[in-house]
Amino acid sequence: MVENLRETLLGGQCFSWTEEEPGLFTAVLNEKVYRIRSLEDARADEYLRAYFDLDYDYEKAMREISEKDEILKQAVSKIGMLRMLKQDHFIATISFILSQNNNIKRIKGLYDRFSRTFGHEVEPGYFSFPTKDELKGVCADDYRALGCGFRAPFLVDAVDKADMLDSLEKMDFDSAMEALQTIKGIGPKVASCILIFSYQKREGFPMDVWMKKVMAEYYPGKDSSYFAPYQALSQQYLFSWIRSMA
DNA sequence: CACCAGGCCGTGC
DNA sequence: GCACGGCATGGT
Repeated sequence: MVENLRETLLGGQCFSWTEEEPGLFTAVLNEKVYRIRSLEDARADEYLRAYFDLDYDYEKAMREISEKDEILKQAVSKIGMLRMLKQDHFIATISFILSQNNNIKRIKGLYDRFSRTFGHEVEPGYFSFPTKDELKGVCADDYRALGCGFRAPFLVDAVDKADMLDSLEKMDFDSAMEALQTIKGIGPKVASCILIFSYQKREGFPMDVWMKKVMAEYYPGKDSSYFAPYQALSQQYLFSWIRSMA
């Protein structure tokens, strides 16, 4: 099946990548500038191998998701191979707090301003997203000045509590959901995005405004358990699919 | 002018 | 427990 790197990188599960020219994706991660055109460029790099979840059997998952029903079959066939990225915990947490009641383009803009304003330059013109230490001492008004709006105090709280993030790795899904939601501005949707796209907890099923439409129209009366054991990947297919029709 | 975007918080019942 | 209004910002 055709790898859909563009949808994986630009489709809303992360906000780090820019398509600098057609087919060339660039991001600052792991203290370097990565420039890739395909996953072949990622295989040699240890960080990217984990980041792109290369050890997971996506062919098998896609096959089984397609067999679930006709809608999913259509979605998988149209979208191609989607991966679930394993992002840095802190970056994902801040990113998805920024995502609430927001759109992907504007989230990306905020992410870039975070990097330029609070992060550090790893190559001329290329800035890393700030670490939690770089955001210690940043106040709500500083975040508002970037355009974060009502999310500003949530970001302060997240930085305060960021030390707990690594400990979620070994928690089960429900405990990790609960722990994340002690941070202001993190509810069930944002928490499940963080757990999927940074912790690879594949039972997450984020319900944003797009998914509410999908569920109401195509899966009335059903919930995430219908998609087990591929809740997260099925959700991502339905999300990309419904957005591709808009 | 309205309404929307990978929602959540605070309040009221 | 659930329903509802409010919320910063920028785009359509």
